[in-house]
Amino acid sequence: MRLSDMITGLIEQMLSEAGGIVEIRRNELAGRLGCVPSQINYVLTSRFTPEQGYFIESRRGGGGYIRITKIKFDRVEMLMHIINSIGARLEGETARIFISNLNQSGLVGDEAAQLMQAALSDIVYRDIPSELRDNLRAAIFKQMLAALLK
Amino acid sequence: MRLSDMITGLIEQMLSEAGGIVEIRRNELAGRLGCVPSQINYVLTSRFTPEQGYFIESRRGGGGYIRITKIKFDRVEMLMHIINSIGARLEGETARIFISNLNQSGLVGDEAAQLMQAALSDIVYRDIPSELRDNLRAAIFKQMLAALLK
DNA sequence: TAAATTAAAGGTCAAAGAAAGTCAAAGTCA
DNA sequence: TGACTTTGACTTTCTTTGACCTTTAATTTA
Repeated sequence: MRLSDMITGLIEQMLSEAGGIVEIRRNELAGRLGCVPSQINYVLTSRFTPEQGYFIESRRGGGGYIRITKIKFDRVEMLMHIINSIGARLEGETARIFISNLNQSGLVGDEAAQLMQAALSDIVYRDIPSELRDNLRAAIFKQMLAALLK
Repeated sequence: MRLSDMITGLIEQMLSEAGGIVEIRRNELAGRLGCVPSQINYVLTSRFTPEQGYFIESRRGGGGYIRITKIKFDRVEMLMHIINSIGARLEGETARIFISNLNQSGLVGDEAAQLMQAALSDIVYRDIPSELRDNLRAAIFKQMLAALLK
């Protein structure tokens, strides 16, 4: 069996035991599994992304940690659906429509909608090379939507 | 648990009990916690900075002290102040502190804080040329803060 | 009593330690 | 062969500690 699958399974198990949120020490976990620490990063970036319904935070230095949060699926199915329906690129106008729909359907409040609109509005991307703009907009939108799932 | 977090917690507790202003004797506190005195300075400079809403005064010599004051601003004033204090560039860590401060002081709610944090977090800027990153982050943050003024 | 000395604080800084992050090279497998 | 995995060297960030410095109050002395 693949190493990365074992790690994935272990983390999923910890998550379900702990009710959807777990903190690991990277080196300790790697030691327990007899793998190299960076393997943990690989697993996290390949299998615990926002698209897959997870939220990662971490801190370096003494007492550092990696926190993995599994998103709850109640309010959330729709948000997940939207996250998944966003491709690698997202135009400003499309974003505006998404946000307006989310707001009208009550999935996000007025303040949240305004914040997202602000973060995705065209003016802020002026200095970004045009071929990167819509990719970035997509990434930020997904990241923000994922944050709403916590 | 981290030593610095214990000290932080203790000071915060003292502050809230004493209504936002407290005087400590550095050596006495260090002794009580079994740590080196300069550890107190580390905590103060890393967690009780003006940016995070604290004001520090101190005096050496016999009967010396360190006075920690928590300052609170009103919403619009604080938001304006922050907007104005952000230059053309903004690092991720600085953004994190601003947001945490806004959230802790109750000027923005948890959800808004999470959204802003998500939109400014390092991961989304991966593919942006590094010389543009902090400019973009600053622009987006300002735009979002301005949206909160409405 | 004014000046000098001593003791009591707090301040600074750099080194060592403790985590996590990055990236590219090498390996594996369909 | 191309996508996915595994590894490990190197980097960055944050924390802890301790030696040495500066300031100020208290005390002693001329």
